Amino acid sequence: MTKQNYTSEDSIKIFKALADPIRLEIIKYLNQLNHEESCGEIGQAMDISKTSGSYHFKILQEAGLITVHKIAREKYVKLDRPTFDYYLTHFWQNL
Amino acid sequence: MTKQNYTSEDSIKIFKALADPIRLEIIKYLNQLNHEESCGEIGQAMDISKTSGSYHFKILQEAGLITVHKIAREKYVKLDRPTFDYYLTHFWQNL
DNA sequence: TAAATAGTTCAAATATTTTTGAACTATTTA
DNA sequence: TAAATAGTTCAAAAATATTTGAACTATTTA
Repeated sequence: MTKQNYTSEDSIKIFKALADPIRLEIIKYLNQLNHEESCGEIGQAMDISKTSGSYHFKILQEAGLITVHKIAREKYVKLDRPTFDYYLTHFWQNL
Repeated sequence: MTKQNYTSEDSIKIFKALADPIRLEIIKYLNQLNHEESCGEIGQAMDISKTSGSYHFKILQEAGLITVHKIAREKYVKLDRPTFDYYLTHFWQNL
């Protein structure tokens, strides 16, 4: 279930998460995908180090923009579409 | 006329502009206003220095989130609602 | 014309974000 | 069990963003 009633702090966390070229690339990449993909695969597609990937995925997750699903030693990641949908339709209410 | 076809760089500029507590306060303040107000008045309402105001208004304007209208020595500012409307309805296309 | 007001610009100081590489944990494969 | 793989954590370095105050321009008011 998607979170309702965001605070301004939540909003800022979301905007900060979106306000970086690597993270926006990740978002765009995940958007045109319709399955889960591992952090490693995505990191390779973005051509970033695994440390950098780890950092950026954490920020995206903490903003609620992706969901993460660990299987054994791999972490699979996909867009949290309900967050985007909710946020885009309740933008002014949530600021 | 509102800009169509944003690049990823434009998007990042917009997200960065929104990703700051003072600027988000300004946006919220302007949103519940329906007339133009001067930078000075807004700055006072936000309790920030005029230098800081000048800096933040510039970032908001360069992101296309506000429009500015100079009368004599004062600058009047209001939300650029078409930008918000367009962006919120074309979010995925514009990333 | 002098003083006051609205806002800008600049450079320095401060704060925050991002990158980097090495060392680490947990899991899988040989 | 040893080696390899996926990802995390940490602290230092580098890059960016924000704040500050002083000096500035342009306009208005006394």
